[in-house]
Amino acid sequence: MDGRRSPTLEDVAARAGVSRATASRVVNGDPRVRESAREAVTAAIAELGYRPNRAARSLVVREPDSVAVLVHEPDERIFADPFFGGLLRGVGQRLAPTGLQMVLVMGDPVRDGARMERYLRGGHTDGVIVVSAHRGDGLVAALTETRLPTVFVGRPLTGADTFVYVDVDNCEGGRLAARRLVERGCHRIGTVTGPLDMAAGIDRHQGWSEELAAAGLPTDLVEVGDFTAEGGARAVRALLERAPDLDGLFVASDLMAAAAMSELVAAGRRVPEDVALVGFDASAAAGMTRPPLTTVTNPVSEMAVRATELLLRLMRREEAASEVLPTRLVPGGTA
Amino acid sequence: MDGRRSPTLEDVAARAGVSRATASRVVNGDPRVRESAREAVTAAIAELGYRPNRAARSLVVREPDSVAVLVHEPDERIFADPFFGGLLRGVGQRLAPTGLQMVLVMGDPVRDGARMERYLRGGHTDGVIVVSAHRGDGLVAALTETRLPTVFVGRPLTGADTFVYVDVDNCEGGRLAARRLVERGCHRIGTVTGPLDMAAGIDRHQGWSEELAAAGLPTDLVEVGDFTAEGGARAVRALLERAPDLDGLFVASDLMAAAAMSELVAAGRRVPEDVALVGFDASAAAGMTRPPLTTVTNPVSEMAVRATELLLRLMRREEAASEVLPTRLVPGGTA
DNA sequence: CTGTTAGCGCGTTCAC
DNA sequence: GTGAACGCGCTAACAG
Repeated sequence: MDGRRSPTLEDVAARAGVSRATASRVVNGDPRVRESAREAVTAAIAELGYRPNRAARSLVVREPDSVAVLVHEPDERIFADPFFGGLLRGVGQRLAPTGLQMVLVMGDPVRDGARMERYLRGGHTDGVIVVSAHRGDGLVAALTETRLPTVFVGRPLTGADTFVYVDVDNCEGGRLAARRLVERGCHRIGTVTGPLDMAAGIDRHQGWSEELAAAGLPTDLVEVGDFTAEGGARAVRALLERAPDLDGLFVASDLMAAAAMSELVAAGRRVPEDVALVGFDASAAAGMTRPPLTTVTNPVSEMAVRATELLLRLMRREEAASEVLPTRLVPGGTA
Repeated sequence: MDGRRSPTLEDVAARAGVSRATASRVVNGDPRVRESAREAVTAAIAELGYRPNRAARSLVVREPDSVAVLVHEPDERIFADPFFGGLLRGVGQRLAPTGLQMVLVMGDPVRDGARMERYLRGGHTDGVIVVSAHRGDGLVAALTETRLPTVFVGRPLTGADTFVYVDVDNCEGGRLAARRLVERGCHRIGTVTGPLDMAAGIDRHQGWSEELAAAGLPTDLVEVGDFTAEGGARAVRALLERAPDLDGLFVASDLMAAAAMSELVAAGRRVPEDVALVGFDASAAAGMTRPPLTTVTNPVSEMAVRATELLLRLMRREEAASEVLPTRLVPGGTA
């Protein structure tokens, strides 16, 4: 015991005058140990400042101990969106009672792809939850090779049939938004989409498109956004330029929708009198505008909980099927 | 090698017809190994799907491998705030080149305190970054006992002299906000504070208070908020009831300030004509209101980067001193 | 109840 | 260049 080295169970046992096995029992709460011995060991632990070595332990007990949450972060501003907060909350909540650790692996797939892949292949983790994967993401292929239990939050564009995922019914959400605008009597309806290399972007647009087509309305007023406020504002400006008579607008996220609303007002349009507006996410941002946004629910935390549940099943080698959660319209003051 | 069990280095060696030592050298990129042997081992690794066992490895090499980010989550809605996103981004960014893992430990200190403490004492981690600790937090004491390298983001109320921390100059921020309102000619100035069991809440209020006192104005118009939109709205209602002649308001976070603005408008006040408003954080929420909020910067990601830097120093047993980052006023349309 | 013993998977001398 | 042997800290049988 040379002072530098952090104390081991052996040191504790020696100090308490018992064997290493007994000390181990005390540490692990095994009841079959005499009270006096327990006290001696407890005291020794305190005096020595002993901390069990997790590596040594897991080497022998061989239990899964961590789940990686893989977040692709192509845009610095993505964190302005409360999406990730809700997601992490959901995962953390479901993981808490299991004792599994949540390891956050973030990075730009291009810049940090190598590091992230190395991590995944390194066997540091027992399961993976992938968030907001984009099309053509090399990491997805790497993930397949590792054969690690994996669940996606948000339908992956490549391999939706081979991977398990949890998603909200984005298509239906787009339809609900469009229907609201149609029923309100709008006939020049535009949309600001999310990125079109993500299912959330594609599906919300598709639902909107289907519903308008069904109502016999044109579906050409489309601008691509990127789920950031700046992107939303830019898209709205483009839309107004293309169609000054715009009277209805579906924006694929509340963050963009709030920015869009500011932009509309700045352009002299009243919301909802001149332009009716529907967002997506039912996030805090929806309540912060005046009037509050009409929006579509996106149960992020719930998705995260479900995804984690499915992952735990996969880790136990049980069956797990993808899930699509329902969504609904939340009436606000903008449509 | 019974198929169930995941393959070990031993298996790889056997399959490649070499000793375990040689296999190990290949895995770790040791140059002194014949090309033919290297190829055989590489092939065996691929065929067997071998993944090194991290526990066994770290048992031998004894290098730090993870940093815990401890987030107290007393309120479910706390994640609506982009604060945590920015924070995690900063930590992740600084940690990326080091290869250290970021382990997210979240929970309500009351409900999950035992689990969180067990985790910290469990020696699973090599350093800790504590976020938004509240006063009387039992975890802080537990942390002291573990003697784990620890850095706080946000000055801890207990033990600011014993712990290393990084914070923004909240006091100065409060002063800047108050000064803006005073210079604008407001004379009935109120504030909605953050929680008063956190330094951010206390210090921003104190700065506001000092500046008003210096200007000879009363400092009694104070309502305590909780950094949530609902809390902000509630506080403003209370303030308006107490002082219908309110003409200036400092709200200690943009999220609350945006809600406050809605509430002011709903109460028939024009912002800034009737009531001038200053927020805090310079977050995305500030740009979403109309007009955009005048606010005070809160360099969250930068704080996180600095905190991680200091933690890395502590982990190398180097000196590290607390840092307080400057802040400044961002003019908007509300004050 | 307690101590003894045998590995867990891997990196690392130290011989060859 | 390569292999045999040791030990990292701990838990789990098995004796006592």
